[in-house]
Amino acid sequence: MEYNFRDIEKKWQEYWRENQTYRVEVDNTKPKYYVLDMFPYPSGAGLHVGHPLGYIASDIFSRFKRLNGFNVLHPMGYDAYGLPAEQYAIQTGQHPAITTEQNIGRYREQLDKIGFSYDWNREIRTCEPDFYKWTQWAFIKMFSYYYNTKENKALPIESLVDSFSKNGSNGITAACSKEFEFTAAEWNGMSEKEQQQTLMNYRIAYLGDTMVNWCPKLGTVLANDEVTDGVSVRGGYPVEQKLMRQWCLRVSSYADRLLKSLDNLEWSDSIKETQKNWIGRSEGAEMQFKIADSDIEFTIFTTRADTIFGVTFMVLAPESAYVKQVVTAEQQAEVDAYLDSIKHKTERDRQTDKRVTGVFTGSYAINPLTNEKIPVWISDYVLAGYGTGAIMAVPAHDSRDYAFAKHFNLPIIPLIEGCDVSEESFDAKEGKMINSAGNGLDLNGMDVKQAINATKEFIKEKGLGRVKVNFRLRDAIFSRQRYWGEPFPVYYKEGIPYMLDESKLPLLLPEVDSFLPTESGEPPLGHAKNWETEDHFPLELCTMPGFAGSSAYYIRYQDPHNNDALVDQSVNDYWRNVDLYIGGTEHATGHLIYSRFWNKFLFDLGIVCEDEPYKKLVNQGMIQGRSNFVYRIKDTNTFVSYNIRNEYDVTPIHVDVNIVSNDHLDIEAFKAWRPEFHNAEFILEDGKYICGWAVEKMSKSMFNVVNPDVIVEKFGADTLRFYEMFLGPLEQSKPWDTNGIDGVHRFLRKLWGLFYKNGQFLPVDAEPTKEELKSLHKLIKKVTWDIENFSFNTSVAAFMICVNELTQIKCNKKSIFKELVVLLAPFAPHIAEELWHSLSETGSVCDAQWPALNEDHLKEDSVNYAISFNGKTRFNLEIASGTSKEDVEKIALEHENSAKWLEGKTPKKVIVVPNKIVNIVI
RNA sequence: GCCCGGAUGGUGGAAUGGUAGACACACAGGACUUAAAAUCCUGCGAUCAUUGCGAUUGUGCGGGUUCAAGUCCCGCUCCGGGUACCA
Repeated sequence: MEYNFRDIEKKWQEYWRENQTYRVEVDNTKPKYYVLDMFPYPSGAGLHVGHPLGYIASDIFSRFKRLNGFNVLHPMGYDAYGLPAEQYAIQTGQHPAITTEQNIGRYREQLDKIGFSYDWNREIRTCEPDFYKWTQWAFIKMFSYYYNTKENKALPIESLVDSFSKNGSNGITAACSKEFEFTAAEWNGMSEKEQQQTLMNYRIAYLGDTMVNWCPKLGTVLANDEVTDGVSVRGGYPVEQKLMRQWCLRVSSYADRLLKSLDNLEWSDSIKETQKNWIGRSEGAEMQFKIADSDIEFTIFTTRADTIFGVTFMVLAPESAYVKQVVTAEQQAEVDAYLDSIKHKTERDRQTDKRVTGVFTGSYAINPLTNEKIPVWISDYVLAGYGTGAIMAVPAHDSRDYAFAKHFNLPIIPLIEGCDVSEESFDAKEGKMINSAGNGLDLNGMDVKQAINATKEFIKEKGLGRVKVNFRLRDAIFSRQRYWGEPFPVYYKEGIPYMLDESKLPLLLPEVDSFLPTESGEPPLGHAKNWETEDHFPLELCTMPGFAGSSAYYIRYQDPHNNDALVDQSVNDYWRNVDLYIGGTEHATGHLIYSRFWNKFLFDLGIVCEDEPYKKLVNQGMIQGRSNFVYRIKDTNTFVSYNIRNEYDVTPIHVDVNIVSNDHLDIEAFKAWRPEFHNAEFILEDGKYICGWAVEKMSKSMFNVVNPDVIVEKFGADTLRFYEMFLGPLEQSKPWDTNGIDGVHRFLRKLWGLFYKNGQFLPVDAEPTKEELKSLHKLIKKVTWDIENFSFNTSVAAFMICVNELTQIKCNKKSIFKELVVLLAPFAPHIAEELWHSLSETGSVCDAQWPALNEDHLKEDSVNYAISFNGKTRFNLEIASGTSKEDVEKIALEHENSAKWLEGKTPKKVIVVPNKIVNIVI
């Protein structure tokens, strides 16, 4: 009986399906373990061989945990809303729901072939009403809550209203967009509209005027992480800045908590670091500066309060609200011209253009510590969105201020002893202060850190400013002018937004006859008929962004069919949060921040019992493509083989890797590949055409895409699973090279050969030998350690070694094989099931127990010591195991070979490393 | 610019500070076969030696710590990823 993987895999996949082998339910008698993959967006291209890498790793881990007695939740679903399906709809008119459905079908087919242990009863799709009902529900909650900065949690907006009606804005501690001051009487005197507008300032989901990344080509707003280098991630279209009224989520109110609880997570340092930088906490001070000869005062933020004596000018962001106030009549024209030039620059230009630009406002501010008049400038190197949009410039100690000062010939005052600012600024926070005394503050002689604190104390005391912590993290813009997304559960009454009643959810996505914006420039939902409430109030026309549906999906998997709640509380008490989350690093600043925010919000509401969604995160590396090239001699249709290409003037051309095997070109297939190669001629070496190769991104245009179905068809799913792990460390990027797969496939056939030979079933019931047990327990030890440490690639090697050993010693003991098969089951479940069945004839290997390690079996009779002289190994020595260090030393020194290396000298020192090495220092 | 990774044979990659190159691929030689495929065996960092044993050198570069460094420390070079006027 041959290893017929096709039949075996088909048989067991059917068996698992029919027996619902991987179905899980809450089971309080067993410990839970939740393993989650980042769910895919089902693109039209289907899966390539790189996509399942993480899924295979998580599947191995899930199966391992299951065999260790855990009740494992391992679900899968689809992030089904998104731009590509909508773009496709615009081009072809096909409804995105249809495209999405088709793509999901294709994904499922591909996934099924690989033998994953998902509980498909729990499948979710973000575009299904049953699912997005809860996305809309969460949005309503966010609208109905504000963030209390004192209690550090979200609280119902009613408690804020209550406080306003009793005490006005006095004493409230709420995260907000803008500080307002009003009395109770003023509040109670406000109209409904005014009150709603005021409350909007505090809601966690709020409508706000914000500068957004507007992509005219896509007709929508994009989040910062959906834009790179000034173009959209999807499609690569230019993006510009525009002020728009948009739904936003007050993610910034959670900045501190998002930062602090990072410490409790088992995430890689690099991704934690990325999130830390993204959140960007900086401690500093806000200070007020007066404009000379006027009542105008403005606030700046600085982390270097100590440099106040070196402030030689001030700078406002072009968009700053202060600009209007401070520009003098004489300067108005020049300022307008400057602002105009900025407006015509795209965000991209502003980012790439490092030239110094700016304009003088005509006004002067007073430095409160020197009483000097310093000019106020406008420049686009100051950002409106960070701090207060205004800075005090200290050219001596800030490189940007320095460049500005040099360009406009502004004075530079060094404040640190011995620093040289003739060529560049001195930005380091170290050294002794000089030139820093006046108006009651004397920093001279202090080091920088002391000076910062002293200045903060001083400005606090004198009422010049206050200590302030700033975050880089901005609120998330939550509106998209698109069709294929969750509709907002929002209607407008006299221009004021109100939430639908929860009982009206889900608010279904309406049908439209065009997926383009309306003629009046409204989003596609503007085409929908009867898009209004029963009382004929218009509904919101925007939809939610891609990250809406993926922010709380992990919770829904726990209780996917619950119609009354996002998740039942007792169910959530059991499954809690994700123990292991596997996915790519590209979500570090998007999904993984939003999801943490969303979860913390639900935690504040008592909906979920854990403050963090994903306990342990593993980031799988990218699988790159390995492209092949042929070399065409210029202006001919003749192709020259790789090693002799330099004798000609050639152009390398990508060739489909599927017609190249082991870098040998299949010439006939090449001729048939494309019409223009039909009459191609070849200059061969040794009768073969050898292709060149390079590692590149796996993509259609490089012709290096390898499809998992093709591999499964040719070698089987178990081989694919093993080989993906064998390629290299999970977290590392590595190229896919189909060539190496033979080795893994051969191993599985060899394993099969332990059980079947010439139609004979070999295993027998008999006591295993010591040698057999040793080989097995070496494997148990290695594989257990490897899986727990995500070092799957080295386990594959361990399996190969073990099978080789067992083959060599002609092992045929059922007891050994049974345990071997269980160890194998997480990696290669199909062949493991088949072999398990041949050994026991009952049940599934999934119900087996992970074998326990018996260290006794690993004990050696003797140990091979490497005997070194001055660190150099000279010979090896077998010494009985258990020999004491002293005796090992004695035996080593007395050995006949030692005399030769000692050359009659007495050793100075002897180091014995147990079971390993004896080093003799002469 | 800043932050984080990485650099080991022809290739992918192994190595709790302890015999570097596990395990595979590729390649070369051999066995079986009419032949091919499949399978099995042998060799495979470099240099020198070779009748066998071997010797020297070797983990991007330069230093250091140590009896012992791919691994730890200091200083570079190159490559990959992230991020960027964040005051």
